[in-house]
Amino acid sequence: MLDIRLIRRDPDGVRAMLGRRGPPAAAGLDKVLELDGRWREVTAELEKVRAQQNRASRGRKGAPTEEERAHLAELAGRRRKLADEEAAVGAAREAQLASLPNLPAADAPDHEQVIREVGEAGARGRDHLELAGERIDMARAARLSGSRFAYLRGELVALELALVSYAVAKLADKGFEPVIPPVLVRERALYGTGFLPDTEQQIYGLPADDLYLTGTSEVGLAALHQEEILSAGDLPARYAGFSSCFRREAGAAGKDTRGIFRLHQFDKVEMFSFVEPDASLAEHEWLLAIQEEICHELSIPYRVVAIPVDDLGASAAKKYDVEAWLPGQGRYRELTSCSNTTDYQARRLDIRYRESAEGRPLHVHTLNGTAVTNSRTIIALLENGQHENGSVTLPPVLHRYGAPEVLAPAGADGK
RNA sequence: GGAGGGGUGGCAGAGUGGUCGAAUGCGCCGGUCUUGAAAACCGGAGUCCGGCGACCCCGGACCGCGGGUUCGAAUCCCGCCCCCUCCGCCA
Repeated sequence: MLDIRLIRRDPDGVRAMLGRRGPPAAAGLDKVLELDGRWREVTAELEKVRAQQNRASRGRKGAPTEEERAHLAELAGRRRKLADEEAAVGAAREAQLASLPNLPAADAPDHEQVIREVGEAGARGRDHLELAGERIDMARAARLSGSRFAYLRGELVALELALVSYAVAKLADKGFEPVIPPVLVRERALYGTGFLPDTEQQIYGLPADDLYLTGTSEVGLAALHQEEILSAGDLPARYAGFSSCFRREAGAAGKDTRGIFRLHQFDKVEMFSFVEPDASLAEHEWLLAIQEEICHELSIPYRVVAIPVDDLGASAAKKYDVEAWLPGQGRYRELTSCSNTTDYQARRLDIRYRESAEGRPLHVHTLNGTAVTNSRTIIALLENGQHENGSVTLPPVLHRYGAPEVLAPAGADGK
């Protein structure tokens, strides 16, 4: 949600920034301005009538006389009419305002920008399915649930659990509180995080219960402080969420159909930060640095890409993707991403903080970033750790969390 | 799933349909007193919207949320949400 005060104060500036996302966004802004103007007129009139009513009834003890009653009834009628209009125009303004995406950061590029490449990329080899064999069981999962589902079996379960433990421990060390959030949520949280109405077709809904399955624990983490006023001492507040994630992948038919690159259900450890507005730029870089540290410790060659304005979701002002080199595909593919959503989600969820005892509460900034996933991180580990004979060496840092040191070649001992 | 009870300011807790934004207590902030503190006393304090982008000022709204009745609703009616107790079921 954009700040209506900012829009009133500097409509041209806001229009120019929104315009980077395309003409519809800029047009939406003008609708907001028009509705807001009408809303303010109606509101002023409504409040005048209410003030009259209050003056008339304040302090009164008994019932009014007949002529008083006639006058008061007339006032009440006018108020009702104005109140209805105020509600209608106000709702239209809110809906229009809520449909506007966040303002892109000045340094969010117009075109994809590779910021750096790290590690030895360029290797070719077997892809993760060839390496895993039935330890990734797509056929039986399809029989059970349809396409884009997978059974993870045997040693790969130990690998996932090790990855999760490793990531959660690392983040806890850095001050993130581990959290397992609900993944079945009400509409409110999806609206508040900007996934609704923006990405409605990607979200599984359970209409019988008015609940939705979340596509990322970001939803539950952001909503953790919904409608709260934090004190400055609470910030930064950082959480490491672990949950399953559910995505319909509508519109992705035929894309990434092999293996576990794009699934309807996967698990993820997610970083989420609530910070003071001044701190969000630095926090964004820091989250990215953690993602890179993880790639380094897992020996995954990667590059960092600044996402173009066109591809930012509704809520992000700026976004980086970390892309892993995948020898099975012979190219870089998205592994993790990390976004600065500035005050966009905080406004929609009404999350504020108090800077000092006397100041008014201000909206916080929120940021999110992937730590590890049981789909793409595992793909990157398998494909980059592979040997000529089809065995895979897993990074030492995972061993103490229960990951096998080496995965045997697919087909060995019946796998 | 069935049957009851309840949601009021940071907390506790009053509130015959008519100065109730709301008593009172605790906690909190400022002051007086004190060498300092405590006690006592005095004062203050919520959030949101509009009026000019202002912590002053003016108006309006907010007693779980949303509707309704009424000249007037914290108080009456309806729907929803949440919490508690008992029974059933269940990991």
